[in-house]
Amino acid sequence: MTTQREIARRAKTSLKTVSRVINRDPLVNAKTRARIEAIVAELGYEPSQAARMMRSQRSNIIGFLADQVATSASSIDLVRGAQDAAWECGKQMMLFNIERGTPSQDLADAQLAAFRAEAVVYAAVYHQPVELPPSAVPRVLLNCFDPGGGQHAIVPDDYQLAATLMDEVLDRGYRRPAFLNLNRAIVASGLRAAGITDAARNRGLDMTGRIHEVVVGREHHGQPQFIADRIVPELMSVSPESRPDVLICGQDILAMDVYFVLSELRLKVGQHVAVASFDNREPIASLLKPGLSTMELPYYEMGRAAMLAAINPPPAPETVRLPGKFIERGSLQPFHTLATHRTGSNPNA
Amino acid sequence: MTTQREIARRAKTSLKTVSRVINRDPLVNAKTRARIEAIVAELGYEPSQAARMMRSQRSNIIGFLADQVATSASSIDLVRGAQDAAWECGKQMMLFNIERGTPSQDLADAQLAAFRAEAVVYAAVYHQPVELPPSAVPRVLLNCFDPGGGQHAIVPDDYQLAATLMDEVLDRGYRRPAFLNLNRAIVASGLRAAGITDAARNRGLDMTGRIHEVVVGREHHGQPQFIADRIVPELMSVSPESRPDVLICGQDILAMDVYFVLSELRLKVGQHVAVASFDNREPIASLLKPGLSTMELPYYEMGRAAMLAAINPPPAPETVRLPGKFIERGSLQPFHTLATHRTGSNPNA
DNA sequence: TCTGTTTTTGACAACGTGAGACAATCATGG
DNA sequence: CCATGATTGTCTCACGTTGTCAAAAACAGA
Repeated sequence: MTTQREIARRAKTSLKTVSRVINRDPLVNAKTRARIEAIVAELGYEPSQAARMMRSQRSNIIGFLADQVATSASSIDLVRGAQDAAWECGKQMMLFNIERGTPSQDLADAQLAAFRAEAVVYAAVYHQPVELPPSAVPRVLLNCFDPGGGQHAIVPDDYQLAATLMDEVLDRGYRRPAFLNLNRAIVASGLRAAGITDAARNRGLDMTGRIHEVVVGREHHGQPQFIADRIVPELMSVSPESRPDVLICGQDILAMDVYFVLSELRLKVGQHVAVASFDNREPIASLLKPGLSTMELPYYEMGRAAMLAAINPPPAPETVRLPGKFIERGSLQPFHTLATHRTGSNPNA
Repeated sequence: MTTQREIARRAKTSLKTVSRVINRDPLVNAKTRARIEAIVAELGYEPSQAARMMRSQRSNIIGFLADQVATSASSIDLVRGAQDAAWECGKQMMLFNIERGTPSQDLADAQLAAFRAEAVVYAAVYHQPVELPPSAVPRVLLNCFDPGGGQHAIVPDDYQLAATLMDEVLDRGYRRPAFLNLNRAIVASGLRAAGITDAARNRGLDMTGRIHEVVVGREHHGQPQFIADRIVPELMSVSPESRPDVLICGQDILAMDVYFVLSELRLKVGQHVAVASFDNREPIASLLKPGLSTMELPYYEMGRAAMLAAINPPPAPETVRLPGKFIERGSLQPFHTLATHRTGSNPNA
């Protein structure tokens, strides 16, 4: 492998001058610099990171511990955002897929220690509390938080997401929303229920009795369990004038399930009832017919924010909540376009 | 940061003896070893990779260039497989998300050179030919191949995948399959058509006129374009006795689209027509109702194989085709369970 | 106790880079 | 020719680890 010594030999100059050129020391004659740079380019020389790490005592490496994240498609954007941010800061991100509590975590920690990582981002697969053993290096929690609040954390602002979505729903004239919520054990569940309830109350609508827990569990390594096939038919079995005019789903894959249930009931999304959701999980959201109007979770921005916080640790740990944005598609048109509204007909009759 | 020197100082021994203990050199007195190991554990010492890389002139690092892979959920398993294999071999994998032709590729190459990566895995987002500039280190192509054949490559065996799926279809008694193929520009398209055609011919079935190109393009950064809403109604508009009894889709998201089109036609998957597909893309495949029977692409195994080949380069470059496996769900039941077969009724009538 | 052998330990150098101290060389202007 | 400043070179050390080789210690046999 090429070294500065080799470059110096070829350029018939000294090691020190080569070092000056590499490190952009201005005290070098333009012609000499050009000659050396030409040789550097010709040989494709890159200074050895190992040697630099040794010399400078800085690794420029940030670890990214992805706790089961890689098994979940939605959170790739966490990785992408972090990767891009690290890149922009001239840092190197080292990714590890781990499972909390298994040896993989210890192995990853050992590797990161061996590389003298300067900080670590710990990412969870969904917004949840985690308790981790203390860390020797600065740590940022991503999509999770320390119940004690002692760790800097980046999470989605589930309250804002829900409130924003509710505003969009109400703006379009809907007045009988049903919220098909996640399992109540999930952090997002309570936050979203609050956001939806508050946003509704601000507009004079009471959500009491309109929130239903439809995701009943999270199988290990599997899909969540939905009971939309039990709840939705019940909700929709009353007259078109009093049944829900919009179903707000806790996640896109639940919305997909709801589409199928509605199809069984011969109810068309966008014609007989509107649907809105959370996640903007592609390709599902845009492939559903009609396309699913949904709140996009700010995964990419969260990944960025976590990496930036890892690189420049904040003075005091804090929980940063990032807002999501509404993605409009066909499933949530203005209320007056619903067939049930236009005609008053009951397609079940 | 703790060093061996520090350990030696505390253990009142020499640097070299500490080094021997760290490297499990048997030529160390048991008592000395125990004393040193106690201090190592107490201080949580990990040998510096940077120094080891310097000393040994080996980085133990394998680069993984993911060309737009991170934007596609399906290929996370490529990354997971590679990561796990690297791990098992005591290697460190360095992941880069790049886009071919953009500066990101050069930056990633520079970084890998700086870290003196021993080999590189180059992964594409779908099975395709790629031509890359020559590389200074061994390179393995993953989910892509060099048209000149000069590079070791790991790809899915699309011919086998299709032939296996066709066998499963025929085993269940179907005799009027329609294959809704990918865009013909995609490599997999031709391979699968051949696999399906050959497997059918082996069982006395001629596929002429039964293969339709339904995926018409691949938008940049977007979803493919389907024309299932044009083709499927046409195919299904003839009598139940002569129309297709099974629709084999080129990918799961197309299958999802087909489900919706069939629903529009008031045809139920599994009752009026069977569906089979390629990808086993979760959560779609298991959330569709009924669940989608589909050929799983061996992404995890491909990632593993690529990493292993990068770590132990084969004597001569070769294109390795890995088989997929059939995942059975409700969309492809035995033919005799179809309602059209049992009753002969035409639900369109 | 002495000699010879084996076991255990230690001194030193080197990997590639970067920095400081300082000397040597060169070009330019007066 | 000298003064000045710009440029380049020499030399040294340090980062943490490990291979080479030699020294020291422990042990066995006489």
